[in-house]
Amino acid sequence: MLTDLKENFTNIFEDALIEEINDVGTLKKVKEGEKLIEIGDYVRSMPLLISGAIKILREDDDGDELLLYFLERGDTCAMTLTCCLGQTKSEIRAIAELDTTLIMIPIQKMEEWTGKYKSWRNFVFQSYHERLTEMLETIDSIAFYNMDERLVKYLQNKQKVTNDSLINSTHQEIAYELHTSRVVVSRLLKKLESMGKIELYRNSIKIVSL
Amino acid sequence: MLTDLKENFTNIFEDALIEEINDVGTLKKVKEGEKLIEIGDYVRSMPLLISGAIKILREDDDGDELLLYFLERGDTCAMTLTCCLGQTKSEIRAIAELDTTLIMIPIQKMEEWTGKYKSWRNFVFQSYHERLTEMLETIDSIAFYNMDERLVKYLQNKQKVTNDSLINSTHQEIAYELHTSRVVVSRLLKKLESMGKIELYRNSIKIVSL
DNA sequence: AGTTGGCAGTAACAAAAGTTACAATTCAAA
DNA sequence: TTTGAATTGTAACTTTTGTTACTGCCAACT
Repeated sequence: MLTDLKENFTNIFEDALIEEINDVGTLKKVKEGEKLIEIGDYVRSMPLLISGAIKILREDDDGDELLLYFLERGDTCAMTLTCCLGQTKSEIRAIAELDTTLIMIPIQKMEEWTGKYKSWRNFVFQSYHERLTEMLETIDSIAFYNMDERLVKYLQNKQKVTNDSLINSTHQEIAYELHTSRVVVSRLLKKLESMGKIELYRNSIKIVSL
Repeated sequence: MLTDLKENFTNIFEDALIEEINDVGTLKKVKEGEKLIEIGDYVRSMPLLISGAIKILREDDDGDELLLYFLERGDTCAMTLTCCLGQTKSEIRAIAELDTTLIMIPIQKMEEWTGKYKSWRNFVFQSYHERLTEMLETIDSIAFYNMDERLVKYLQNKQKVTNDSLINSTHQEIAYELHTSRVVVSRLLKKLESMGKIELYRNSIKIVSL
């Protein structure tokens, strides 16, 4: 775990903090598709992402989903931060998008370190900033763009996160994450294919040029 | 200013911090409709809201607006926090919704106080939490609700913030903030009126029961 | 009083998105 | 091999939202 830490956080945290993380953190590996947090859960530890990716989803009362953003290497979950400090329940659902490695830090350390380490404070503030920015982008998408543009953004985003131009998703799965219907997704994907921008297969989509 | 501070923040900040704020902060009064921050501005000081309300707006490339949320008494601007620390430009526009009194704090104090005062750290984290929560609510609104429901929420929110069941807005102004067209707003307002939930006047709307 | 500009009401239409229904295909399990 | 479930394609239709155009009304100003 120490090597993981040094590889990913050595420029961010001072050595003493890396040591402490190594002492109290626990390594956790999750498989693609595995659920990390459910809406309403109490959060007891904070994740640092070593590798992989996690998708963060919002859900309304009817069970309709919406993808908010992805967490990647070096990220942490801003929602968790606030939940830990405020002792409130999770507002979001977190699911592993890829096989993912995390270091879990007990929440008690949170407050201790914010007083003790400047680098930790900066990291936490930086995380908040990134998450707020991503939320703004999500708002831009749903408020200012039509579904065809949102779909393109979604595919581009997915390609970037998975680092793979072959996207292994069904139309239904995409529809859930964009909060629309399968028929709409199929329709728009077909249009993109006819423009030569993607190729459609069963259970997967090949991105040609978006 | 000291009385303002003690009245609004005495349970939140320790006395020594109140003193410091009193030393370095400057009192600022803005009139309703006055612009506080424009998108792209660099932020040089952090506001603490003493009284009044500020609306936070997002805008896309075409100049289309969307109301994100209101700041009220005791709030601060989470966006400002991150902008200060990261030296980045503002992503949002801030306009006084009511006549408003603020205390402006130079950004240099930000980092100093996060190291020095636990209550300040908690306040900053709490602010982030509240803003993330409000952003989630905004996302819920535009992702999961139709325009008629969004309009009702908008009116309710406006009533709460201004503490007045008479809303002094034109249909066009409401349309801007919900990012729709004037005709749509007029149509839906008329429907609400015919249901007896509101009364329509020139330049204002009376909320009867929503 | 007459003019003007902003505001609101409404009809008619267009576009975007959502819904229902059904057929065709693929793939894995019985 | 057959069955059945999941996936995709597509047509037809509805609902929601956005657009254009025109009207009347009010208030301020000359």
